Amino acid sequence: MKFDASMVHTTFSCPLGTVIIAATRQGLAGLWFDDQRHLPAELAGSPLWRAEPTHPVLVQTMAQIGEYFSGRRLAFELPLDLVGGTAFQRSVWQALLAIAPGKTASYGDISAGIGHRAAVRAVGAAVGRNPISIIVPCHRVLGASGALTGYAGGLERKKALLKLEGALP
Amino acid sequence: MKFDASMVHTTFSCPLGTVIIAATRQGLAGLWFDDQRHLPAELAGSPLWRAEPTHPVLVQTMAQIGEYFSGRRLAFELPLDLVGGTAFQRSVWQALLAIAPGKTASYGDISAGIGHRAAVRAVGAAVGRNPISIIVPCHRVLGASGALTGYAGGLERKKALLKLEGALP
DNA sequence: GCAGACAGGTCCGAAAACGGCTAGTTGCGC
DNA sequence: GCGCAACTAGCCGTTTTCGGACCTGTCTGC
Repeated sequence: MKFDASMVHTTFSCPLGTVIIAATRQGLAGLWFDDQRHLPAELAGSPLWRAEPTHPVLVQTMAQIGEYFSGRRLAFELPLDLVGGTAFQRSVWQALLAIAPGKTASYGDISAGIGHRAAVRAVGAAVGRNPISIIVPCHRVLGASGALTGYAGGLERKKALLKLEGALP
Repeated sequence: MKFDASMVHTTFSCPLGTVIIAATRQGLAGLWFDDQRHLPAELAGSPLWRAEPTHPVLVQTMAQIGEYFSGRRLAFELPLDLVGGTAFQRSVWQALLAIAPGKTASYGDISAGIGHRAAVRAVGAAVGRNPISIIVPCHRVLGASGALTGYAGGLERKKALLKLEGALP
């Protein structure tokens, strides 16, 4: 995703670190940890600069993330605006939304689900570019063997999220 | 430029080698290193022959060049007489005068500046024919990538001039 | 006259490199 | 035989890199 002037963003803290969220008029467009890979360059340099979070989507997002980490919420109810990326990437992100909390899927499951059975590795790359962490649950994708394999925000965070959701002991 | 009988010239030394300067009644018309490319043929063969430098422009030039190399001067204050060359070349040379000491520009910047956006290569050729080295700062033009690319007086001199002006470490 | 040669830069297509993979094979130790 | 770890070779969309082609005004050499 490319952050641009038509978006509003703000920053807040969660138990796993500092989070940056961005929204368009249509809905939530991005959620990143401030130290993760593939953070849009436009956001990387602006340390803690925050717009006043008046945009209703930003407010709702912060509230629901709070509930999520306190264990009072599993599923999110937010308008999303999955912009940017290629058609392929968007189809992957869309597929991620179908993985229920507490469940997991393998990269192969995803590639089969979108009709590109052999594009397993490309799926891996696309999952890594997911612009809305946590809410588009890229952390619920594991290797075929059950290994954690990778996470743009670091494997520790992936493990923590899965434990929180009960997918890991 | 074509050196002719209406001009006066003389020769002197500077830290980068022997320099030949020429002036018309209107002002300074040329400054070359004695071993550079495109030195006017009329001057090439005359080893160290020097007119008595009584022409005030020649005297001022020698003085200011001295101050320049000793670090006491960045900008020159001299009457210039940019004769010779085509209209295109003169417009390029004029554009060079706008590059401040310590700054640099790319060949593309120049071509865009004179309204011939596509004539980048022609600009390169024109810059190379600059008749008044150092004072018309053709050494402040670099490739788009920052590479030195070329200099009629040799890349070593170009580098030395840029260091002197603080544009290079 | 005409055909190159230049103190560059832009554009576009092809090719290679790069991953948050995986199924298959091999080589161990029991 | 069996289980497990380590290695291999394909897999495929995206990103990066690289190499030509072309552009332009002037000069040089035929």
